[in-house]
Amino acid sequence: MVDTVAESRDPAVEAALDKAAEACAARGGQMTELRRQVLRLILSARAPVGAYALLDQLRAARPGAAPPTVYRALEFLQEQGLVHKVERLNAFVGCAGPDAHHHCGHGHDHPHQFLICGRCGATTEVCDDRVAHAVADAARATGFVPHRTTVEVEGLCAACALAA
Amino acid sequence: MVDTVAESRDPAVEAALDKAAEACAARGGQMTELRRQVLRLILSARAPVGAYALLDQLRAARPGAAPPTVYRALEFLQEQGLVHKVERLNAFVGCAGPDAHHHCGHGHDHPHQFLICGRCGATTEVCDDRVAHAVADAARATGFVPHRTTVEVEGLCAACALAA
DNA sequence: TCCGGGCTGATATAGTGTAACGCCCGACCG
DNA sequence: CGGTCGGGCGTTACACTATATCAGCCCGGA
Ligand SMILES: [Zn+2]
Ligand SMILES: [Zn+2]
Ligand SMILES: [Zn+2]
Ligand SMILES: [Zn+2]
Repeated sequence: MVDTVAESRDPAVEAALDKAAEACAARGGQMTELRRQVLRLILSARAPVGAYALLDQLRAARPGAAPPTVYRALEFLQEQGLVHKVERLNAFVGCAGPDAHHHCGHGHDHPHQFLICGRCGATTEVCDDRVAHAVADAARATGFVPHRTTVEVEGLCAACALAA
Repeated sequence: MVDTVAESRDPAVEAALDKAAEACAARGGQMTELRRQVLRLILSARAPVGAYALLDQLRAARPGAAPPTVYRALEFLQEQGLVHKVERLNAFVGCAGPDAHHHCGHGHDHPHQFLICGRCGATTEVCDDRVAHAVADAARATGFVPHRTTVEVEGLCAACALAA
């Protein structure tokens, strides 16, 4: 048995990584090993992950890793639309879009909203066009030219709402 | 001449402070001198202010001021709905609501959105019910129970959009 | 008087994010 | 082949944001 270290790599995650590599190569982006590792950590997590939590995990594979290591990878992944930052949590999640709502007609810089459960920490990405339009319209009504929009709702997820 | 230090207090700000003191007294809140000073600094600023910028200014009046000093005041002011935090900037602004959109029918815990100019830094608070409803509806459609909502749009303000 | 709670002072520490420099390596070109 | 140019990364150092904790003070109520 050669593989002494139980990496336990989720095949679904690996597939998503390959797909992501393709997608960003098509845009001139370069999915390096480091970026792949960081994205793997994010996709493997069940909840938004802080940059320093990623750093800790990353050091298992890269002992010399430092804050800029992970922040640079995160910056790239965000530009590629593979990862979003949850501002209220100072944490990062993989984009649920590529499989879930690319069919909405949005590209890799798609509008999105987060539903953050304050009890269990579950964070769900949704892509509601009514919300996106309402926000853009409200902004433009004042002469403002919107570029990027953050919408984050804190509350109770369906499961926790029932339990409460 | 007794007043050797030129405080240059904006009378409009002072009026707002008095009004704020009333409003939060009516809710059982206590507008102390410290909290009043912090709120004055925020209301006197033209753009969102970071906690440590507030701290620096506050030290002019309170040499012993430390981070908890300003964070505790900010927590109180946020609870009272007098101040909002702009998540994308990690900074704080006075609520534009008490004069501007209390007539919308919202209380001191009103929904609001920020329009943040990436060029000049101007940050405008708006209160659009269509946005608030769209977000709440999108959340509830998934069984989520919304509690607090953050909506922040980064882009170009009307003036900067013309200049560009 | 004694107690309790709210507010503040003060110190220490935790958590988040960037600046700046330099090296490596592969692409491109004369 | 030598040169150079840019992207990606390692490394160090630092800046900025936020919280935990304990102690003192004041004031109102039992
Ligand atoms: Zn997404
Ligand atoms: Zn939950
Ligand atoms: Zn407001
Ligand atoms: Zn502007």
